[in-house]
Amino acid sequence: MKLGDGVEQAIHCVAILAALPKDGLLPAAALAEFHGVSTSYLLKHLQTLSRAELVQSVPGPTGGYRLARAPEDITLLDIVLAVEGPEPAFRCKEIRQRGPNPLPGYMFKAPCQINRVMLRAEKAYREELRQVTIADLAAQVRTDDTEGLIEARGCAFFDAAMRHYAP
Amino acid sequence: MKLGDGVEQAIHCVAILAALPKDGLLPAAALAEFHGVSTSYLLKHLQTLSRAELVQSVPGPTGGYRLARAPEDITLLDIVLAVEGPEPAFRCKEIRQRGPNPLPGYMFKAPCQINRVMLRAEKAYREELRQVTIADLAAQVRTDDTEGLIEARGCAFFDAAMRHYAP
DNA sequence: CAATCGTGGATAAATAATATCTATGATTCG
DNA sequence: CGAATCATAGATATTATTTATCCACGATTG
Repeated sequence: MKLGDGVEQAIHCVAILAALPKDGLLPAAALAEFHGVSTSYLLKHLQTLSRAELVQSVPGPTGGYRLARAPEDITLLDIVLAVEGPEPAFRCKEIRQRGPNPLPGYMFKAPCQINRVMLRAEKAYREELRQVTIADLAAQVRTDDTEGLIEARGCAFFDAAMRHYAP
Repeated sequence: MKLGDGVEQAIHCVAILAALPKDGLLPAAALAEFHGVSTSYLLKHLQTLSRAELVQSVPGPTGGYRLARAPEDITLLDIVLAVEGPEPAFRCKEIRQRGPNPLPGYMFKAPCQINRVMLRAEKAYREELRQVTIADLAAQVRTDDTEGLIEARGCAFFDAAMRHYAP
């Protein structure tokens, strides 16, 4: 059981975008540099978030990304499902029916009980994530992430950020 | 986010072992054939379960596997953690600190809030699995899985089972 | 018109999961 | 005692998935 790195990157990106001033924009390259990941790779996730309508992209020389909705309306679950996909972690392969012996199919009308329990646990997992919004995280992100940026003059991220949201 | 196939195999194996008569033994080859997977591969997971002291192995021509504890004392979480490993699905990479800009380390004393939320969700997930024991599943397994076996004469699984737990 | 940026697909590299094989040691049965 | 059966454990191949990069295209701004 593992969660891809993309999830962490995506969450941090959304959190930082939430900390931008109103109508602020941040180019993908700036987000990538700040996180120390390749721009091309991060773009993949940003575009996924864009398709999921969690963020908006603005093309052009002064373009970039911003949130598509209010921070209160974006939950961690939204981000995780967008990046990781909606399929549950446990997929019942119905191995009960795979044996070479002629187990009659009518014995398996009922869905596998094991599958049922595993999915119930996953539902609890998602429910927890659904209750946390980006707005809930915003305060700390503003403190931990962006406050550092203010001091980081000369950093390309800072330059880009200033150029975009404080022209 | 994905759970390996081994989890499903392991759970079914444990469930079937729970349905055996007292002191019954089942060879790995029989379990593998019944599930339609290779013996060598299933052995890997059975040995993992053995190391986790969820099942016991008995060597020798009439050997095989049986539960190491009462079905009421084996939870789904035990099996999932044994096979999948105890590490959480979300591992905070602290990408806040990875950027090329000289963000001072003292800004990151507090553990990442995102990490905290993700782990809380995973805790809820595990709590659900902890509340389901093999005994809870045993009734249905006995009906769905082993009842079919009783009719499956000529199947090597049936032969092995009979040879072992009803000598 | 030119520079900048996002889009999207194709693709390569890296990593992990899956599956198999072989050798070894222990145990039981004839 | 010896042969057969089984679990153990490590090595290894195979496949799938993840991660990462690249390039051509279209849109937008100045």
